Amino acid sequence: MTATKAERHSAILELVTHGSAHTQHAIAAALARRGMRATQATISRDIQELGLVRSGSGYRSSSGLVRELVLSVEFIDPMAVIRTPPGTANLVARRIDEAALPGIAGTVAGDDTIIAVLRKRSAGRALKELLANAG
Amino acid sequence: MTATKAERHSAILELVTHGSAHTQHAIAAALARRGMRATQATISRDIQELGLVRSGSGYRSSSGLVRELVLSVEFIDPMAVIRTPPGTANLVARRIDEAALPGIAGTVAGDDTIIAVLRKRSAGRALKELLANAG
DNA sequence: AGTCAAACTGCATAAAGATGCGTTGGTCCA
DNA sequence: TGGACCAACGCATCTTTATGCAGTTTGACT
Repeated sequence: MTATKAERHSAILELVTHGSAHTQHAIAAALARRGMRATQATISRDIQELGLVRSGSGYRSSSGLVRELVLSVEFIDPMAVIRTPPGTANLVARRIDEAALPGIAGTVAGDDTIIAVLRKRSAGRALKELLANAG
Repeated sequence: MTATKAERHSAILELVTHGSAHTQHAIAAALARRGMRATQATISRDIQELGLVRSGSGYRSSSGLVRELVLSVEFIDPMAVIRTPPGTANLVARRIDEAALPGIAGTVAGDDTIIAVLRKRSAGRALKELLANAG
């Protein structure tokens, strides 16, 4: 492998975002064009790890919606302040609660703002990943 | 068939809501227990029509979150007018598009309102099923 | 350096899902 | 009533995805 697994994951997410990920073979082919060798079996595992779902004729991120609802995330030790569109804070907060990240002590949601209390600084990364990728 | 297609769809959505829809064969078996006969092929088509997605080990509604953003749905032949919280109409509309319901010709989204153009009246049912609970 | 454990991947194959085609049962209209 | 038309299905089959297993690579620790 000339490329790392993380690079491959990034490339796959990019394909998904562009809507050009219809089958796992197609993804493998697209990766090959970028010089990344990987078999369908590997892609299958990648997709599982990235939490992607297939709907209709292509793959997409399962938490795309949450990601789009998150306007900003700011860390102020030991909390994270998350801004969302008006009236949607509860939705996003619930999604965060459902993820049950061990580093998150709890969340409070207002109308367009969420405050999450972190048990430790490192939990910030997990939270950021949840909001930026798949859950 | 003693049961109608709509009843079967409702039953499937209920299974999905309860998280007990892991494979199409399993769904067929569950339906059989309720006295509804249907083959995997039919379930496959149903799932397409209902816009469900398979993630990990089971099917679920692609619109769990979307559902909560939908304030109201009104049908005015041949359209559906959907109200959402301010600023979220585009999100919901995109989700509807992604579900790729065959009966929906297209959607336009403003700030808090979506208009979906239906190919036929019956598509309204599918849309309602997508946006509302096991109806 | 040498060793062990864990992570990663390909191969082969099983499992799951999609679809072309033909049949059936209903509806509409002359 | 007879026929045209059409949505809904099942069957058989093809495509797409998941996975058990074994070989290889990576890293941490002596």
